[in-house]
Amino acid sequence: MSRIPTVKTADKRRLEPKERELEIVRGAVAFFAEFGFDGSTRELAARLGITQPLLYRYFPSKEALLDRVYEEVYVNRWNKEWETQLRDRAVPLEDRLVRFYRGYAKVILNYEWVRLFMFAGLKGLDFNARYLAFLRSSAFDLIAREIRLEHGMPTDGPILNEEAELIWGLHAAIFYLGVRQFIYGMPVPDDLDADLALRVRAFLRGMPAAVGDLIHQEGAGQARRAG
Amino acid sequence: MSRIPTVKTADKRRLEPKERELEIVRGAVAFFAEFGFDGSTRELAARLGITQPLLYRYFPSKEALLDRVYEEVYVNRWNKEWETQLRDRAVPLEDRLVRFYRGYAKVILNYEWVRLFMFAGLKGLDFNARYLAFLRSSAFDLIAREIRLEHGMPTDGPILNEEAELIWGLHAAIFYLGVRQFIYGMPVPDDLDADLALRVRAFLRGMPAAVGDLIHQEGAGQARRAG
DNA sequence: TAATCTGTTTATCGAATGATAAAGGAGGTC
DNA sequence: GACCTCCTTTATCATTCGATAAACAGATTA
Repeated sequence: MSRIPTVKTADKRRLEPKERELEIVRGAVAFFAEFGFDGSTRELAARLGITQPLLYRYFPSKEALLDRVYEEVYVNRWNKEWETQLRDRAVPLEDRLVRFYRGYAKVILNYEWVRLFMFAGLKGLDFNARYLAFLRSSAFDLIAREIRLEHGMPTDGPILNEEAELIWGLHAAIFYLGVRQFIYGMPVPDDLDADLALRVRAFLRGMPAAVGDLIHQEGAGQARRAG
Repeated sequence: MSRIPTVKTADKRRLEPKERELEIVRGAVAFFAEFGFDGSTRELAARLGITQPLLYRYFPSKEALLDRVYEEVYVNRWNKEWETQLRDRAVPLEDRLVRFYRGYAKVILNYEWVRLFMFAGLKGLDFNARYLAFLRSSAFDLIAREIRLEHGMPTDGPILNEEAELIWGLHAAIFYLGVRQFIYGMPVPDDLDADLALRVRAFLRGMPAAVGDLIHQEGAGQARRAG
């Protein structure tokens, strides 16, 4: 019987605890991203080439392992420099936005990030809402103000819901690339950088114009008021 | 012990088969939309106020019930008139698009549609890809051609990937309203009609301009070519 | 080489799962 | 009112789940 390595690093057993733990976490990320939280610990262990009870030597429960999986995929992924770059008015706004979304897309548009995010939402965890509240306060408001500045509008007042919603729209369109690819199994544009540049350009052409229309019709004919 | 009705129509047992079947399907739609396909038949039965084996009197297996759930939520939901309306050039294009997306949003932006759609994708069913291929061939191409006409461009050639992608973007932004609301549990604009009008307006301001830039720079400086 | 430590496996438990068989019971028919 | 039809329940099975306890085995130390 020739040896059939179940894991890339072959069949060396008795690893250092830290090494084994890392291998489990890496495997768990890939495994739960594929099957969701209902994937069984036995099948995960089989994929790792270890026995199921060994998982419980390293994690007290399945839930503890899942917590670690989320930490691995989502914690410390936000690049603080993105905010600095978005504010750098020496660079044209369009270039700033393209650069930001290229960096951001590189972080979120992958199999594990997209699928685990959706699994978390469907399970009812508050993780998604908390993450997106952070995203909105960190990036959306900032982007809205830079766009206002670009169009000679006052930047101090609170951001309108409409402004935020259209930025949501750009974000959604980009994230949906990941949904299409990693959840629906559909093809996406092969040149992501060019695609992002196109989306940012269309956004910058349309969003300020639509918001401008909104403001000018305010008080006039069909006024809209938030409930 | 006062009677505690588990279902709206109270505790009348021994229903007509057709009536019971419909009650099961309705309950299954709500149940599996909430818990996914791994929701247990016992809990579903408990919600319906019946016993679990009774489900197997009406459906040979859990999978058969799930098939019926999908039929209930997704089949015959497409309105053929939408295509006719999109083509009606007596109406301004913006109005046509707003009208279409208002009707379409009414169909898809609900708890069951959004969540079951995502559960299906995560499970690896080809349902999502097939549905969206239909959507693209039914609506996206049509919309792209109407936009071309509006801007005095030839409508006969094949739709560019870039045109389709920006329409994907509008679609994604609208669908993402459902994701935010029914999967992430976040608030969405209270006035959906106004929100859709805003998104369509921003889209129509930005998309043709971005595509136009693309075409004019074609052959010139940074030509892009699909792999 | 014997003893010890500890990473790993084997064996197993109680609960929950989809599914089946048989008994019960409500409502109509003669 | 006895009988029959068939909708519904009770009882149960084999499997799979997360989790635990005990045995095993490789490596280090004396």
